[in-house]
Amino acid sequence: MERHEVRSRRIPETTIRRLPAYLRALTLIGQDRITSEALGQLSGYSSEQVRKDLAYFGAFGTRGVGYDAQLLAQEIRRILQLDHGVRAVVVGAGRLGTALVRHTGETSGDVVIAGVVDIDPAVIGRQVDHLQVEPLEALESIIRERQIGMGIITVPPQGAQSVCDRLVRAGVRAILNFAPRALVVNNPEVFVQQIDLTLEMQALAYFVGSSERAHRRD
Amino acid sequence: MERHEVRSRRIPETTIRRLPAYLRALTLIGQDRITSEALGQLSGYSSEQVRKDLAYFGAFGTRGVGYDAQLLAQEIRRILQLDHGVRAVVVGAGRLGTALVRHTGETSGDVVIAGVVDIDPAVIGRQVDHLQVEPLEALESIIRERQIGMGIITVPPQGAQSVCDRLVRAGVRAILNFAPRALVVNNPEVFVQQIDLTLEMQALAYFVGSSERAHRRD
DNA sequence: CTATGTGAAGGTGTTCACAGCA
DNA sequence: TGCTGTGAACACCTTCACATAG
Repeated sequence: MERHEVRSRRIPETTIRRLPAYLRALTLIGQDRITSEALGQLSGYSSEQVRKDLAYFGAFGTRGVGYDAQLLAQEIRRILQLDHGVRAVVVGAGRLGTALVRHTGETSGDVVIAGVVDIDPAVIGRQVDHLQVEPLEALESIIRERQIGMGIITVPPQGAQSVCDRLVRAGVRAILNFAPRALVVNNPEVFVQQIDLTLEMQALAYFVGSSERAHRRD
Repeated sequence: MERHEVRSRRIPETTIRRLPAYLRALTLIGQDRITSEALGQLSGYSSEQVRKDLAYFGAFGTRGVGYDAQLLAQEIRRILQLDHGVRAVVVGAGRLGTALVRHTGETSGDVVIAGVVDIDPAVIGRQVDHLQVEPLEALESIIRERQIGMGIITVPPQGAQSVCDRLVRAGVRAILNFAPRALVVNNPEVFVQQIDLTLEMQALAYFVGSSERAHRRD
């Protein structure tokens, strides 16, 4: 019996990272039909890129016409699992952590922050947006009980690796790390994304001096 | 007369973005000598990658020995212009903006926040770390007088493009945009880096569901 | 006749393998 | 002998060009 591969060809990571931009463009525009050209314009990519990215997941468009905006948005949500209500826990309720909770509380984006924890007794119990800061010890039980799949690390650098280890052991599948430390994760099933403001700004400094290159968007 | 190109081969942007990670590893390690293998380990890249990246700028190492940590750090600082004291202005003193000012005040990284502006009269005048929030109208004069080369946008999405335009017209060479909007910049001399938390988290949601791929660090 | 879907071509970045030098 | 520096091989991603379908 032949195996019919639904998501056959390996999806490039770059494609995955562009999908959210398409999704935003689709929801912002107030139209029911859109071409790859227009969608590319709105999200900052070429029309071929848009078509190729979407084609990895199926033929969603109509030749000679374009894409049904509503339908395409729903498809992208499905692909990204955004219709599954992915839940995240924020570890570290400092400035960045609380700013993040409030930020995502407003702009949402279908990923829900379902918990905030901190190690500092002075911070535990404090209200942050719709959530109350819980003790770090509760991390594992929170992840288990609330079926959390994503961890967001905003603790000081020295605590980051330990938090990361606990998140991985507790079964989180994706980690967004804001601590200025490269995290080591052995489990290949866990995806780690680093966002390091200092590194980012230092890299930008290069472009301040050298007047070259166009703008990027990723 | 033959033109001797000092920085001849075009430097990949990816290389530039790894240099800050090397720099951090070099300053954290308390040694005066380091191999590409060790440096790679510490920053999360392969030894070949490290060597190739560094080789774009010259031969800083000693064969059979390794690199002089102190010297290499100084070279990277020079390449990234971090020894030139690059200055940045933060536009938008909301949650994210103030968190950012305080964050970089602590962890520094040789890029100095030299001003914070906001449009809200209720916020103007408020103290944020070592800075006082100034009115948005003063943006151009601040950039001119303090020789600012970098702009950091943390305003609500609807104001982002206008702020961006003003930054570009005022002569900023690099922009770090946290507003959830793709910015349009015509001037190819200006480098724009987007950091979009919502998009980032939506992309991560994909990896929560599909148990695949290793961790990334960029 | 228009805009999608896609093989093929092209470009860019990474890994390999080893020559070259301390 | 050990580790750097680097051309060549490779993998990955983007752009091109066009067949295809409405």
